[in-house]
Amino acid sequence: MAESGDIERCGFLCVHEDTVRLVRSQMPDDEKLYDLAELFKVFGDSTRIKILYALFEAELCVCDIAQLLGLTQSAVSHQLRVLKAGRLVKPRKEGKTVFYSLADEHVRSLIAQGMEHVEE
Amino acid sequence: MAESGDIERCGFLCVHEDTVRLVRSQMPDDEKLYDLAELFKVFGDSTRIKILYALFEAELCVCDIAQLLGLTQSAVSHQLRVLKAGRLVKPRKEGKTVFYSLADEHVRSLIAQGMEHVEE
DNA sequence: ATAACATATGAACAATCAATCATATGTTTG
DNA sequence: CAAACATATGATTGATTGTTCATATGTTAT
Repeated sequence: MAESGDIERCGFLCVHEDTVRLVRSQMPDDEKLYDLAELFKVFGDSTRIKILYALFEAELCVCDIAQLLGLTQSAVSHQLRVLKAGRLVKPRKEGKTVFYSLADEHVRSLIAQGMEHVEE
Repeated sequence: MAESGDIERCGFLCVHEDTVRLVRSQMPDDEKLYDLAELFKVFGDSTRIKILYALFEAELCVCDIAQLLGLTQSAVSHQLRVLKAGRLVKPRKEGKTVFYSLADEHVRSLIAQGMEHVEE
């Protein structure tokens, strides 16, 4: 079985060509889709979601977040770096401490909308 | 160095206690936050985002998606499984073929909102 | 300048995950 | 029933990633 013969298996015989062509013409650039996936990837981690949710209520420094969530200062700092790179949080330096807050309203509404889906 | 002595390092001396207490009282359950992160994790992959975006325009069968995106039938099927588990797509069986479509409007608006953030 | 503190960064390791290959399930047609 | 087809699933593997530990950078106070 599965031997001799020019068996060209599953060459997509069932494809609905018109629909595929239509959809293909409407798809955004690959680059944009990649960026979009990267954005959601940043939200896709419990620790980062917790950090973002914490910043819903107030501006917090790294130590605050670490204590609040029971994490290492290092772990928090690493994740804040990811969040900052994704433009989801922004830092405000005051002496030796750095306060973080949500970057804009997109973040808040994206999370809120996600929560709706989860809660239903 | 870093030896002898009861050096209790970085015990969060800088914590802003009141703020931390306030924020803690407003945080959702851990379980909810975990689910939320899981939801975003599903969006956080190029292939899955592409599948979802394709379904923006039309209901598609597995083969359609595979050809459209240049992927294996198997790869698509595996990802559809993940999307289905996250209740982001729903199947409709018609003979041997299975058509997939977006599960609800939440999905559409979440992606649209994410795209806004990416495009700015 | 030195000490103490707050944050950031680099390397390493364990865990997670998406694609592949092989194969199984289920449906239609001859 | 057997063959062809559409989809689903299980195991494996290479790559990605979050945490930890150690250390570096930068700031304030003595």
